[in-house]
Amino acid sequence: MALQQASAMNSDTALSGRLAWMGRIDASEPLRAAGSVVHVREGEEIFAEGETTEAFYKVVSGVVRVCKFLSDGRRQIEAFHVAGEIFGFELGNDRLMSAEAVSDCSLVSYRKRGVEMLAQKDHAVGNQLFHHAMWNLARAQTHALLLGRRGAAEKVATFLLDWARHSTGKGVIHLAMTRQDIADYLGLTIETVSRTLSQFERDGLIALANTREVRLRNMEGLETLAA
Amino acid sequence: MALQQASAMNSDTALSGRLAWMGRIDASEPLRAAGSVVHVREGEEIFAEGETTEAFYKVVSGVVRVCKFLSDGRRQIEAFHVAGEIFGFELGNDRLMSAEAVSDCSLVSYRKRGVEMLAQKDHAVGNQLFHHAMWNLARAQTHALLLGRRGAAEKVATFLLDWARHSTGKGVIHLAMTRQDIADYLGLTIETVSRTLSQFERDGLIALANTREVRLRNMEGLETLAA
DNA sequence: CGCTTAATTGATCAGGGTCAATCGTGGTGG
DNA sequence: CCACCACGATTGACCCTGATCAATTAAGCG
Repeated sequence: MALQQASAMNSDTALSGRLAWMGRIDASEPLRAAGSVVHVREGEEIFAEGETTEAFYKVVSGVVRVCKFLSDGRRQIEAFHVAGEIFGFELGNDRLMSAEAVSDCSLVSYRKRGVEMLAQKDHAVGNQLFHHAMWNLARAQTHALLLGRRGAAEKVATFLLDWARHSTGKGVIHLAMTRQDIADYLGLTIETVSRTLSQFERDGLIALANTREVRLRNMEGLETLAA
Repeated sequence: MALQQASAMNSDTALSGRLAWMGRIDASEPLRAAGSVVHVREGEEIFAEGETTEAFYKVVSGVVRVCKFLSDGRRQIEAFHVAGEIFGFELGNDRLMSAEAVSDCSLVSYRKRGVEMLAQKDHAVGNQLFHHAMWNLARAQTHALLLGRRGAAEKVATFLLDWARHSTGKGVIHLAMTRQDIADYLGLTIETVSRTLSQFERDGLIALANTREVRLRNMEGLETLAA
């Protein structure tokens, strides 16, 4: 059953909680006892590499980046997390990654130990965590493909199309993150990201209102680039 | 309990099976009914992207590569799997990756549906799968860091050190895979891999007996490069 | 209204890709 | 048994993408 349920579940059950999503805690929510709401401001650290893993989180609103650093300061952003997603769950005691708020965020924090105990009684909790792990695994694998084998234009086009899915409406993307964040996510420099976006604009693929607002003018063209 | 066990487990419990490792199936093994031994020869396909996910596998002996292809034929190897590791488990119905035998392999194949049912009764099975997912997630994230932010020398040095851990003895690495495999794993070309290895040899970091046999001459030096 | 930080743009450089030739090795068949 | 062949690996010459260095512009914010 564990796996059956996991296969069948969409992303809005059990631990996920439509309720947590809305920022409330309800008595019928299996994790009501374990979760507490936290607010973090833009740029604030949520946890850091090397710390002890005491909690994990679910995004209620805002965007979170999870990343690793190299000794020389280079940074790789592993993923951006948006409303409804779980991040920061690790098996080991020590964190392998750090997390920061890209924008002001509301999170639900779950004490890892508490949830471990809860999971004994409610398998839906374990299932949700399993589902989360498999989902993030698939995402990390796709990300690796992007990083390893694609050129700058392909990377940026893919990023825009991915992010468009998270955005509210028809062809207007609100980027929560800076160019530096995008660069560190795509394994590029800030200059290359900027140049590529400018080129896309010249080519009529997109229009840049603000730095943070991208209008899709030719989605097909982008999809061709993203290949 | 689900999570507690998962945290505490090492990689040689439950579904893993010291027994399966040794190529036998024992009556006390929870998965004895679900698993069957398969042999695949070097270069043979185990499953392909797009197929229906009916089984997953555990490596008994040999090396397996799991990879994705781009439309133009470029390939990204997501991971090499060695004895004791599980691969090919996916939530969705359709496979996102393909798998091939790098060398002659013995595998244990588990019917996905069978294990799903078994997992209802034996939580150790679900725990092991969960552990596997989290382990592979951490690995994929490390891999993404390698691909996104490191130069050729750093990549190759990291690869050699990683692979040295899988190798039997003190400083002699047997590479199961071709240069092309290494290149596709590291997001490089075959030529760059070759040049980098030659350079390492000139620098006294390694010695290349065969194409497939690498002697570590200066592990510290490599570790410095891998940074 | 300056001050600070992010983004864009330009000029140059280098790491790694591409194309091409050669070498080495193992397998096959005469 | 050895010559030949096929394929992988190595090496070289050159090129191109994206990094680096540097200057300018734009945008928040006190």
